[in-house]
Amino acid sequence: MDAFEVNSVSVTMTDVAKRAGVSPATVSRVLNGNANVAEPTRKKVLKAVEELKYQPNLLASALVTKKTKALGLVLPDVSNPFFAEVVRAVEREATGLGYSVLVCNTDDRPEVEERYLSDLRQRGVDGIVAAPSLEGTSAMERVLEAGYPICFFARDVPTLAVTCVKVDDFRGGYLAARHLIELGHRRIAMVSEPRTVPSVADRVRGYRHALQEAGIEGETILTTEETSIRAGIVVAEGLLGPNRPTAVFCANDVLAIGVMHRLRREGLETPRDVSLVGFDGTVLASVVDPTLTTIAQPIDQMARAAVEALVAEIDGVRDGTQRIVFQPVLREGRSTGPAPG
Amino acid sequence: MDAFEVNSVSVTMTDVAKRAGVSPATVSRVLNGNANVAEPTRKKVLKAVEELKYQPNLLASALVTKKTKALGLVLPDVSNPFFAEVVRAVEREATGLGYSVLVCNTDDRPEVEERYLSDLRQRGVDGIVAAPSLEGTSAMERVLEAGYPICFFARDVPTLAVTCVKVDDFRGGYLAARHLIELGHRRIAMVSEPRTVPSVADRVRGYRHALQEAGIEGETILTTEETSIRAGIVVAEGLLGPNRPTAVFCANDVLAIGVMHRLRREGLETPRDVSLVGFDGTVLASVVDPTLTTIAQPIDQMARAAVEALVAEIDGVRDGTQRIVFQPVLREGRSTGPAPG
DNA sequence: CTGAAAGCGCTTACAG
DNA sequence: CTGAAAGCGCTTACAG
Repeated sequence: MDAFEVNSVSVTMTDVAKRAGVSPATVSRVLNGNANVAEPTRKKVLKAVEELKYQPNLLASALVTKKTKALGLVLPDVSNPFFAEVVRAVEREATGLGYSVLVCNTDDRPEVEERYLSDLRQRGVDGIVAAPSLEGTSAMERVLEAGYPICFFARDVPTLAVTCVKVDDFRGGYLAARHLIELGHRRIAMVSEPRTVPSVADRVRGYRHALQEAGIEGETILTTEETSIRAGIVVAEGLLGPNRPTAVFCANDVLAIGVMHRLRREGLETPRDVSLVGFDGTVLASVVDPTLTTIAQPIDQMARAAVEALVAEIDGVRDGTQRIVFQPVLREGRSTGPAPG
Repeated sequence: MDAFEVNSVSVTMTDVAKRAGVSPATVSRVLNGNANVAEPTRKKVLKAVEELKYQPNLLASALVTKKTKALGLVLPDVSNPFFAEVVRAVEREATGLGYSVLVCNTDDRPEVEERYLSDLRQRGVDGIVAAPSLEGTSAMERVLEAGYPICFFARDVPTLAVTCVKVDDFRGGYLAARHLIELGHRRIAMVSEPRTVPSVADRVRGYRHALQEAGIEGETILTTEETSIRAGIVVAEGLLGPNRPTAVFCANDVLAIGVMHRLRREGLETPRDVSLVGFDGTVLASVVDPTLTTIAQPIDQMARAAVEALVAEIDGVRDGTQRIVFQPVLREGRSTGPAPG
């Protein structure tokens, strides 16, 4: 308990006021710059601030203004390179607008997500950027109903009226499958996260649509609960066998890498034997050999749009919700090639 | 401004008190559980809490207790897979102990670091985990002098008396170089971040020590300001030419990947022509082909140690500083092989 | 065991 | 343009 004497930002606004010979209210006014203060007074105050190295206590001001200048960022797995980039980009944009960011890792577990949501509100964050774990989590709905500023990121829940920044997942899935079809593939499998994960269902639909459009019957969709390289390796089991596909579209890069490993281990070469497409456009895609063809998301632009939309809502500049949908782009690597035979 | 009516966690402790027919003080007591409250009273209160779905305002309690139950995490680049893992691990441990974490990305720029440090203090975070950008940043020193709980992570500043969790960087560098020497290499270069980056100097020293121990004269140390795959590609320029090394030790995996790419682009094969060792043990190392031999850091253990040490200091259970040094382990991939010829 | 009161460090009407 | 006062939502001695 003794530590406080030392730890706390101990010089207070009252100290500054005394030193400057004014009232605390005046100090507050010059620091916030939203009221008229006589120039000599302002100078005195600034001088005192300087001399005492005063730093305002944000907790105290937040208590009265109801603004913490902090944002929550709720993500399934920040160590997934896609979300790691998201953290970086959102943090950059938020900082640029004077906000700090609290990072929350849900592992896509709704209970965890719910706890975080509630904790973030107790902490009074001004808004939340979130990649929700399930369609229609009740916790999310409650937050929304409360009118709490929130922006979904990368994952959309179509049944909710919410601000959302994402990529056109349907089109992403479509681009991926069409690319493979154009290369002559007919047996094109998909490896997916559970379709309860928002946006995944759209990627699947896009994939399906391309297949149907090309008159291809019979799809193979493998699903894995977890998203990790290991999970990709495991789920790739279902791709082996005599009737194996000549191409695989994976719902994200991490799974694609796992699949690539497994195929190689089984003596199948990419793209000679099996072509592979990922999703997200992470660093992983450019680092593997062969480089992975992937559906890239413009993370930086998306982060900027999300933070701006959120802050606009916080500031009351914008009300009502909007969906901002970016176009994904097919980034061709060397993991895709003509269908064998 | 109207939004507040809706947004704020509007039911307050006073509301609960009224509903339960007690004083706010009593509500506070039952919620914090550190004072004796008669069983019937506690029940009434809990019932009211339940009915009103009351959630305490953490800002308000923090203002009086001086504890925000939040930690700052100051890192150079959260999109670097090593630090992305650090975010995940630190967040996990922090959450486990009831702390939230504010993530700050410095890009290794001292001015940015300084701003974050000051902002974190204004926000009253209870402690900070940081990978400092420069030896002896004055901002860091000031934070330390103020007695603010801080734990350096992965990067140490030997001149400061600070709690620090890291890997034995000297030994890491030594292990890397010795591994190459044992494979018969004599021309072993190193690619490094600037030696002003804490801990990098130790890796270099370890590398040097192994060379000297083996009686190898003439070292080559290339330095790059930035840490990115691109920077690795660029700096690898210096490795080419007739007298090129047969092995390269890179101060981190990201740079190693860049070097690997450049070598390949130049028609040099790893490990046939050039062996490569990285540092950190990130996912990148296991994903490239050939897999990268790397000096792995036990991130999860380190994160746990760091958060525990920090919280102990916050709780006043532990005072004084300590350095906790984990052993790095050489994780052999396929990027290292016998020296050619 | 419980309540009244003071106070954490700010901001903001309200007067003047 | 500036100050005194009230209040943000809690916690914590202090009485009883």
